[in-house]
Amino acid sequence: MPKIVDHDARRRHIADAVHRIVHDKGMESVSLREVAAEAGMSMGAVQYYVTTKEQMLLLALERIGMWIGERVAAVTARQPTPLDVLRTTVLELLPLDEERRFLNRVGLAFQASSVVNENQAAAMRLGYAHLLAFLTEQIRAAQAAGQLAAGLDAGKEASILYAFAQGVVNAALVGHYTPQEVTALLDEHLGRMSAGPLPMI
Amino acid sequence: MPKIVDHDARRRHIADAVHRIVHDKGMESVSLREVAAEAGMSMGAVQYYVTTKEQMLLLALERIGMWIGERVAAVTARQPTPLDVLRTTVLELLPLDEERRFLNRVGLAFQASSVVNENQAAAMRLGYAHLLAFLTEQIRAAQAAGQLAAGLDAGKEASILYAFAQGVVNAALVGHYTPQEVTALLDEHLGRMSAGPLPMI
DNA sequence: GTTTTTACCATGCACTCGCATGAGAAAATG
DNA sequence: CATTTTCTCATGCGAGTGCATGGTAAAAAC
Repeated sequence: MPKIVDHDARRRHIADAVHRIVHDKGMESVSLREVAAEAGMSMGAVQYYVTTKEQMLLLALERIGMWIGERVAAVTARQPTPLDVLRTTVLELLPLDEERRFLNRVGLAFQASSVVNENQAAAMRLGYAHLLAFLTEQIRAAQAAGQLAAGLDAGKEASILYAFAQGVVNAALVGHYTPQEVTALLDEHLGRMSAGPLPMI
Repeated sequence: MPKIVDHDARRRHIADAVHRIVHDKGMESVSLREVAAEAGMSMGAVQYYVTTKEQMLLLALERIGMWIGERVAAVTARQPTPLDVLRTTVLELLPLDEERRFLNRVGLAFQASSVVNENQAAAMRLGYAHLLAFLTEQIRAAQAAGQLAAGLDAGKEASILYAFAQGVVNAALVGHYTPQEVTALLDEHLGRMSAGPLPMI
């Protein structure tokens, strides 16, 4: 048979183009033509790998979720204690450098889009559940290690922590928090959960 | 001169139509024709009161800000203590009933839109600053009344509290927190700030 | 009455949209 | 070689987009 093409690679290429457009000009600027141009391919080629615009957006959303998951997994692997893992994980979710800022801009756009698109909402809930489960797990580990008060409801703490992180992201993206301010806010919040003083990293 | 028309009322009418469309079908479904149909007027009439789509969206955003401001002002007026005002204000910002859910859906859409639209971002920052100043003020009052620890940095606490609230809103809109869960999370967070146990309302 | 100012509407224009179609290029198989 | 399968492209279609224009109703001013 003919030309062997890595379909998955093509899809990734398309999804990345979608991400860049969403980041630069917003969700409403995403069109098949614009994506094709950004991806450096013809519109027909895009249509070959993606049957509909809706599916294309869903693909882009799912890949954002994977991207975040990979980042979190990679960084947390090399932290000494559960509380360090927890703090670093949340920091990983905040717009503290260009790449995370990029991820968060695109993420916020999809968050808003998910409100009126049930398929996208389902994908978001999935990533949300994973992240929340991971945070809960780390809080439990920190409790077991004596780094967090044993009396805390780990699930509830995870919800609050993640809500706080998301809120900071929103504010940072539209307002103008500096990375330092964002980090300071997080540590203030974590310090309130923590049994003792926060370890410096 | 001729037909006396309340321009401001017309603008409000148009803005409300924009809100309903954003709420029901999302930001990307907003078009002059759609808005005109939703507002029950001709496209020409809409154009008469709003010179451009961009301006129309900005108008709609500003009116959302006013709406929230009015709600907050109205409710907080009849609270006994500063801490009650604080709690009630934050509750006012959460999607706990149909109207607040409506406000938050539209608000989140504009938040995302503001990321790639500097005029909208400026309007959002304005509302953000007002709300944050108000929260800070209430925290200070609560400290003066002995309801919150005097050592807290009121401004920082307000930032954290508002970030938390925004994050809960995001999660509630796309996920499925019930109003009870949302309220429980808030009280958990407030309880951590508070010197003593939370008063029941 | 006529004039003047305000409010409104229908329509046109150039453009973009998502999607469908059919033709053709490219490469492995027979 | 020819055939078959995979991939790519250009183009067309109907619909929708923001915005501009010219005309028209209507009411106050004269």
